[in-house]
This record gives sequence, C-alpha cells and structure tokens, in this order.
Amino acid sequence: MGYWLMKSEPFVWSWDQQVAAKTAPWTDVRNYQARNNMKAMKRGDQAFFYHSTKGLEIVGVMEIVKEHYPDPKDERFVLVDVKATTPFKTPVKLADLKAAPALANMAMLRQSRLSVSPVTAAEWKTICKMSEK
DNA sequence: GCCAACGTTGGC
DNA sequence: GCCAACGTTGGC
Repeated sequence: MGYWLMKSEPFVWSWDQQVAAKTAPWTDVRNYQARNNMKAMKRGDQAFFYHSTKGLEIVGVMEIVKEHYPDPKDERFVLVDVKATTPFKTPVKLADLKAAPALANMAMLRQSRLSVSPVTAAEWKTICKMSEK
C-alpha cells in the first residue's frame, strides 16, 4: 500500500469541501514531479490532506479511489479521484512535523514546494500517532 | 509583503 | 544543451 501527502490551499479547496464532495478529482497539479507521484498512485493508497498557506497542518486522511487519468484541461497532466476518509482528531502542524526527529527526511520537508509527495510507512505511522493526542 | 528555493522559458 | 531571466510556491 502506498502513502502520500497532498497539499491544497484551503481557500481554493479545503478539507471540508472534500468531505462534502465525497469523491472528487484532485485538480490543477502543474508540476511534473507531482504529476509523476500521482501516476504512481494505486487505488486504495492513502494520502494526507495538508492545508498550505493558511493552516499549515495536516487535517485528515484520504483514499485514492481512482487511478490517474488525463486532465481534460491539460492533457500533459493527470487527475486522480480521492475521497476523505478520516479527519484527524488533532491536526498535525508543520512546526510539529519539523520538530519530529523521525520525520527529518520527509519528502515534503526537504522539498517544500512539491505539492504531491510520497510518505514512507514509518513516517505515516509517526504522523498518525501525532494526530491522536 | 518578503524572500528562498525551485521550475520553466527562450536566446544563443 | 547551457544558462540567465523570470515566474511560482509557500513559509515566515
């Protein structure tokens, strides 16, 4: 099973909107590295939903329900369909991610501009534990 | 609002 | 194919 982290600015597309929409496409990724990560996603993979710019925290967990398909707005890029599954009891702040030694090598911390990044199984577990406080 | 980091574009 | 200029992302 694969694990990922996906960023969205909450004033563009928020966790609450994702929950309300149930299954919805993840749109407007215009970065090839992020696209390649989306292409690597498998149905059933899990992804953290991160609020960037405003909030700066992981707010919950989504599931990949449909693997990549061409973005009708730009054929060079792709979409995946995602569904919110579990809200975090306690959102995990960026500052807390940075402060956790176990997460020092996390892709999103090393390359902060990448909007879709892989998460290791160990990192996934660590972050889920942090959300249970 | 600023700026660092990084991606993209276009001239050569 | 290189690299300078420029644009964008996203934290602070």
